[in-house]
Amino acid sequence: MSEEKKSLNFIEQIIEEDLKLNYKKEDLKFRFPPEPNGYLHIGHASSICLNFGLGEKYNAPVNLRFDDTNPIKEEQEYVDAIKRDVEWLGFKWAKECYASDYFQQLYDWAVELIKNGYAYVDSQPSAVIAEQKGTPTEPGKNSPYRDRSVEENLELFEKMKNGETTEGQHVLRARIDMAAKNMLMRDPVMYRSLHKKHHRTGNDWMIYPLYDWAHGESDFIESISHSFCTLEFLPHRELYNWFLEKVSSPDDFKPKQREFARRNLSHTIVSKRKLLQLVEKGIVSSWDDPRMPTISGLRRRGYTPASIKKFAETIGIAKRENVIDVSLLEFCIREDLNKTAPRVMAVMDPVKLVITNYPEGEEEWLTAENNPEDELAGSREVPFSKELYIEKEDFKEEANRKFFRLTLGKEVRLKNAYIIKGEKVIKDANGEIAEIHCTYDPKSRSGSGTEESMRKVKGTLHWVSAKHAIEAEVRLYDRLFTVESPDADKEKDYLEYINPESLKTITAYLEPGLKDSQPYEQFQFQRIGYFNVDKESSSDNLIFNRTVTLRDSWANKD
RNA sequence: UGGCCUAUGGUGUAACUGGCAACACGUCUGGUUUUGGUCCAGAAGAGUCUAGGUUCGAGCCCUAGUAGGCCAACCA
Repeated sequence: MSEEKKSLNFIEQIIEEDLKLNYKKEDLKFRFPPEPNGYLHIGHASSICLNFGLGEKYNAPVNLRFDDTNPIKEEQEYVDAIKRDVEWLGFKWAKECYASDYFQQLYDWAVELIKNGYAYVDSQPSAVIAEQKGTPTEPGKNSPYRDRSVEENLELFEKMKNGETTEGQHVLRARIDMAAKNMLMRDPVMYRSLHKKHHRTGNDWMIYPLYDWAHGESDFIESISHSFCTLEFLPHRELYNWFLEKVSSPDDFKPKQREFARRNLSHTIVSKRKLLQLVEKGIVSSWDDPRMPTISGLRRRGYTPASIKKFAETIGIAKRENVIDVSLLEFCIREDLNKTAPRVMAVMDPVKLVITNYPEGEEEWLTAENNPEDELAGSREVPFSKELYIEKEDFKEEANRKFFRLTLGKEVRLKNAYIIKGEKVIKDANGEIAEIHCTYDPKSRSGSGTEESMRKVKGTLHWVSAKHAIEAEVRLYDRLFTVESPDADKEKDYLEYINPESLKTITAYLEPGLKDSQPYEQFQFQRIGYFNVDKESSSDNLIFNRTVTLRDSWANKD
């Protein structure tokens, strides 16, 4: 059976159409063009998967290009982090490129534009230029410097480049049409003076190109066939094409820009500025705090590359506004981890359980399956003894018949161990439960094959042996925001919606085999959720992060 | 107020380009189960923003509205 043909998204349709009309397969080439001014987030992940995914689908090269034209905000730290994230996702770029590598070419082209009357140096303050720009409904006014001679323009531009003029004194502008309907065509600024050191070109340049003048030209230099960006750049397309036309010959192969809607995830934000604020205000600990929607945050939280790719593929790509529910992301990671994460037992909120008829001082090691979804995962031994810890919430003195857990007089199964029956409760002076006493059926040991062991009981509890358990710090992460779209309301600050319970740190008791688990190792704490070992964990100070809880069809029911 | 983009179950995408709206998540039932997980079976939930038009036939085409988004950084 051949698999059902998947429908193409509109981007793939554009490519298929081009291939049919006038593109050869070898012409196809894409790029992912981040600005190194922050960390990549889940929205970028979607774009990465789109571009690199197309590369894989069409066997076409994909460049990683840093759009580093603004030395005020960009840093090497971000370049390194971005490369790490893309690699971690499992993609390989054809070439590592930088817009700054093209500064000379861009400059040469700019000089040409000046010579052809397509660009001029304006010497007005930015406020005046903005004023003359007009509004969407009114045309702009020409700058008094618009008709400077080519010689004067060339001379001033040269001075700008050498830093012989002051910042803000002059800009280079394209000479298009101050009455254009598209505001971007009203003589846009191509270069500004910035006497600032660049993280790659140092002090070589005292002028820096702006986005519109750098991006399409970079695409052209790299012979990118399709340049995909988000919808807010749609009006830039006209300018993108205008610049391209000026620097190329009519029969040159030119890139085409096409736009898609950025992906929004519910219960979070993906604005770099706001993400930076969360870090700076100390609301989260760092860019890779497990609550952050950054790729590095997701990684630390326990998300896998496969889960993120699956997510990106599932949400698809289109042109309308969207808010994707985080539950879909959570589904993707559960689906992946269910198949791969070893099962272990850990008690988050312990209460002591004493098996009164179990021999004092005795212990035995019981066999436990590592992963019922994966036969090759094998098994391990866990220690059992007279005194155990179970979850407080797994016991109720009195319960209705929908409560499948431990209660007095009823039987439950201890996972991988014996069937027990609740006998009595010991309370402390405050009336809190100090110990639960129960009896066990010695013939009911899991896997022993006895008739008693085959008995059906309605509930199964996880546990750890009190004497053998090891302690670990467990960080219970939850959604960072309490509402679906924290930054949708313009009247309210998104910080008001921070979830005060996005992180709860507890001490949990784990089976001893977890002692030497290593950073980023992933487990399913049975009946609880998926957890991974934090990067700062060590065997003296174990730290686990909750990636996501197990799906719980009982919790929300009362 | 001008231009451009968008509009399909609660959410995200589809609908072989005009042929009786599908998939996934979520929700709800039931079954299996030594995880209230997984798995299996099933259900509810939109008649496609509105009004016209073209057509034998419209979610797809046309017109006009409506709603949301984008555009007036020397940011990207």
